Amino acid sequence: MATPTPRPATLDDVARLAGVSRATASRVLGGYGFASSDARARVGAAADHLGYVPDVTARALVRGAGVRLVVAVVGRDDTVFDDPYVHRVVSAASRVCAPHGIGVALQWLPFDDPSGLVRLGADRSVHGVILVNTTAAALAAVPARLRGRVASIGIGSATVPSFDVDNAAGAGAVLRHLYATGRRRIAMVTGPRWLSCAERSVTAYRELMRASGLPERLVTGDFTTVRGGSAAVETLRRWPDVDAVYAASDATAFGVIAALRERGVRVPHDVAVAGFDDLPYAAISSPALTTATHPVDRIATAAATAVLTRAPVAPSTAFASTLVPRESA
Amino acid sequence: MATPTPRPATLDDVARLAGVSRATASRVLGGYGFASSDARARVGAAADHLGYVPDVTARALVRGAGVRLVVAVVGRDDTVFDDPYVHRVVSAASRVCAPHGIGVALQWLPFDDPSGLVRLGADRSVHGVILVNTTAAALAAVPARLRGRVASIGIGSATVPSFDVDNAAGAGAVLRHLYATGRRRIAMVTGPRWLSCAERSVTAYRELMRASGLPERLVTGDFTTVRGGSAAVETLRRWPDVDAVYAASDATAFGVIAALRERGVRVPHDVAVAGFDDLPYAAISSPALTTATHPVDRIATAAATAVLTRAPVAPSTAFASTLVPRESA
DNA sequence: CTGAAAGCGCTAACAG
DNA sequence: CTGTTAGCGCTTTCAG
Repeated sequence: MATPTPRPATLDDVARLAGVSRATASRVLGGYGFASSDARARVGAAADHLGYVPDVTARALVRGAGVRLVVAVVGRDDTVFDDPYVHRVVSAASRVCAPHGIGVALQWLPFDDPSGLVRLGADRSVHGVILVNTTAAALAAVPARLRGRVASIGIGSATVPSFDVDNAAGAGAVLRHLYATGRRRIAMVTGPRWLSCAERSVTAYRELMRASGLPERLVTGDFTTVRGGSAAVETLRRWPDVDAVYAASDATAFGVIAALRERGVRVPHDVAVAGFDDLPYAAISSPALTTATHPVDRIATAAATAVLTRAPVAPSTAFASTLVPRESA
Repeated sequence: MATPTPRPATLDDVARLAGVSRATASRVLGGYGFASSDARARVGAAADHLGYVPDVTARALVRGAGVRLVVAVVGRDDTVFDDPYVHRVVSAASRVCAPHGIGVALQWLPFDDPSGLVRLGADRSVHGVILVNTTAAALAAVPARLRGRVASIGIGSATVPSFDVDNAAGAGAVLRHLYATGRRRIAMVTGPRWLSCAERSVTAYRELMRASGLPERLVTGDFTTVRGGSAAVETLRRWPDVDAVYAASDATAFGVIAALRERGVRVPHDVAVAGFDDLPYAAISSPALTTATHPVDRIATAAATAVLTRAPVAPSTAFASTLVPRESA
């Protein structure tokens, strides 16, 4: 029980009450080094009694550790703040950070100017950084000071470990499903072409088309619903006989479906549509969207944990994506 | 330009380079107090040259200010972490906090145990708190230490200023639209009944029904899509002649529509469905959802700003909600 | 107008 | 195993 102290208890208060020195109290509370079980018990009791909460601020100051985990999202504009995918990353990161008393900051890293990273390196309040939708340029701009405190959700580099969904396998699973259900004129609406990790699904598409002797039908998208709509129109114009559209994101797929329907094209009867991400809405949309899972929460949790603990991690960790067949394809 | 220093510049470095004392440098950089324009210029130049970034951690320590803005969401379980509404709050808060070097932490406050708030009060790393979906019980549990550093998105109290959408007006607009388009057997799927701010739309519903001489048809929901589905089934069973359903949230409305359609009920032909929130998906769903706007970003921005600046604010600030008529009603 | 000095709360050598 | 001693980087009286 926290006694309603006028001022939160400090380590000094705890030490005094326990009858030990501040250093000893620090040791037992911090969990390192030696302490007699007697001291341990007394300090624990005192802390409990006082409702002691360590001051992360002071701890960070002396350790030079920083107190914010920055989620830096590379993008063309600040719409990254509205991206549900980014939200899930922030949410997962927040959950991991909370017990450490560390806050999360969402930051947009302009696509063509990764200098923001340098500033993050010079900011002592930054505990670590999670890069989202990284480009090779951004990776190259990671300052040395940040080494070992950065993780990437997407592509990685020699110094930045990567945590990512197995895009290629997920795309492959969806495309094979399309093929297995008889589709032979399959178009793909891609993600932004500057995004390396998005390219992997394009490569998967290309390889499957080539292996099956089918023609490539690529339209560049940007993961948004709006672009999905216009991309569908473009697809219809360029290849009127199209019988399936594979969208690189669920949001895109929703746009594709809406545009198709507006033009009297039936989904999936005339054209099958599949996405990628398995957003919550995919299950309840009409028709329910066939897609592949994207374990963002697990990925983000792993990335945040890596940054927070600074434990050595593999240069690249892949998370499986599995097909979720529903009505749209 | 930031010279690639091995270690970020400190205030000491700046002062030394500018040829003044640390205190003076602190004053000009902090913007308070007096300083000769000469000193001002020299310190500014030195800071620029060194790429100096003040250490929020140290500043917070000496000022006892805290470095995290906690978004505390009251709820039955930790699914609050997946709520898109909460995400928008976090996102907006993050945007406001970033320039101050303050991080955001998302925290679930168990519905029946608001003691987490007490802990927040004892935690020096907490700069302030934004309460989301507050209950009177949670409001009452706000510790004195937090006074002036808390804002509520939802209902407020004598010590906690409230920032909220004008629920009643929004609900009224939707319901009047339903009435104006000829609906007379209007059911409502509510939010959780323990949530005071959700009750306001119920009150609006009741009043409009009474004023129009229509019967009340209330089903308790919980804002989720899943519950929307089961609530629709329940509605159909209890009042087979229903011709409109007003859902207290868009998510609920999506569930209602899906369940209705599964049972062969046409929307809006047989039953009109309207929601509340204007989620991005509402515009592209099929049928596009009639709803009322909910300026969450503006609300959250205002709340975060109030907590951050600690400037005096009105005890209650209402944000207008407007009808967005689309296809579903 | 400016500098010297005293901490904020905590950790980390370093001697006991 | 434990206490003493220095700071981490910054703000803020208090005297010049």
